[in-house]
Amino acid sequence: MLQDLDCGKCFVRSSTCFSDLMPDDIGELVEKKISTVYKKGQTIFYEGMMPTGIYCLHSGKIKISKRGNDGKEQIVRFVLEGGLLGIRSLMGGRKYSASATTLEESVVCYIDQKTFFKLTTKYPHISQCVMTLICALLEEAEAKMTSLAQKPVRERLAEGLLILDELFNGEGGCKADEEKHALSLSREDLANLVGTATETVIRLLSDFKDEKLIEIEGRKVILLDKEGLKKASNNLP
Amino acid sequence: MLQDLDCGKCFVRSSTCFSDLMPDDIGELVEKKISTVYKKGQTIFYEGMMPTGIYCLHSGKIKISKRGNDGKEQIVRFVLEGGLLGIRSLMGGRKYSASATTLEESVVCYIDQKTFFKLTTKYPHISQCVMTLICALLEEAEAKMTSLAQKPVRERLAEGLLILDELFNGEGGCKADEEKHALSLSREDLANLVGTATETVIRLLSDFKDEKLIEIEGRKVILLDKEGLKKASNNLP
DNA sequence: CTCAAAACATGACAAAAGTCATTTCTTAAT
DNA sequence: ATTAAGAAATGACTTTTGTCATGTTTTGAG
Repeated sequence: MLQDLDCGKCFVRSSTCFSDLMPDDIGELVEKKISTVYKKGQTIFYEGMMPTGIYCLHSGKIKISKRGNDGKEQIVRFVLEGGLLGIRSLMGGRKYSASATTLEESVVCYIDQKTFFKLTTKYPHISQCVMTLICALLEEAEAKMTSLAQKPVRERLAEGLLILDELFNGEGGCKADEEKHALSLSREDLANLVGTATETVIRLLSDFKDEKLIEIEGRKVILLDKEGLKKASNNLP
Repeated sequence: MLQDLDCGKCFVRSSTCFSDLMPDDIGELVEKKISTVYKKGQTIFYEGMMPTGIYCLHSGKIKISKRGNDGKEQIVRFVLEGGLLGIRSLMGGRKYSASATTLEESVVCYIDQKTFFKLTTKYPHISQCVMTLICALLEEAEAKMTSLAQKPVRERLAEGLLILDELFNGEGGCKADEEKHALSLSREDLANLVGTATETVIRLLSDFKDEKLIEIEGRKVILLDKEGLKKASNNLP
């Protein structure tokens, strides 16, 4: 648990739904929020639990995943720095329908629901912002449904690689150039994202390598030819 | 276009987000809303258009569908009596990402965004209600993603039949007993819902018939053994 | 009632993807 | 640096699903 995170100076906060709060409310947030460091692979909440507040990702990367009826994991989406966790369940008044697990060491701030709802009542723009977020998630989910239903695995994998790259190396989380463009999800996670077997991912990745679309360095994947991948993903423009 | 629908007496309204309005506001709604009858198969809005308001389904059934990159249709969800259409796009301030098409003759009331937002501003419970609706849609979408990614077609089809039955014959739209339990989606729509080829649906339906899980009467499908279908769908409890 | 269009059905085959077994490579802990 | 555990890679094989071709039934327009 961290004591010293000051929301007033938190530059992550300023890019979230919690921008534009009055000093007093920031003060309350500092006092009420509970910040925790999670190591890689730790789970913040589990599918089936009842939410008691929301989590705001201060740093790190998180995967949101469900278990299918046979216990197989399905990655539903990722959350990056500044993202909210568990907001859908809290706003819908329902149990978590997915779990949240860190992909690397992450700092997460917990805000209890009372504090959160006090803020949404006082600042309508927070509700508005959350609504926009959730609408975007729904749009993405429907697009992903369509991909899963219609595209062959090869296309979905190409698409997945591009999305991951955009997400992890795009605007937001720019790292040093060496680390850039190297995806460090395991083949298994990749399979659980794209909806296929691990072996199939491995085979397709080596196809992509043969076609000079990617490079494989140990267990990292480096995108060489994004245009080519886009073609392989069958996403036209 | 219909002139004579009185929202004050509309018992569909009372089961939607628009319950508990003051008489004046209902008056404005009556005046502003535009009610239209759509015949079976007509499209209310198309993917890619910008929303200018929302639609409320007074009667009938509607499918919401997207087109994948190869132009193939994917049914994303259904809307029944009392449901709202286009709310996700309007609230998210984005183009429609799917089209809405009637499955049978339907009466739809259009409410322009100005009128709608006036109401949401005045009645916070409407925003709250819409938020809950969208959260539920997201939860369902994520569950469907998982199904599509992990289940074989047979299981998805069994699941789809049960969901359709619940939706069309459950609580909401109870018809006369003869019509009950007869689904009247085309095999093609069924395929586009479940994410497979039409021929595969046809083959699996005749398997289900052989196993006495369903009965096929012309192009209608009648569920005989819902427990058996549940088993076939691999949804345990 | 007739007939053509659309929907449904079936077979044969090909392609895609999954499974299982085994080997090789990485990584992290000692 | 060593080594054991976990990932990744590969091959052989089976199952699932899609595609194409063709025939049959249903339905609604005239």
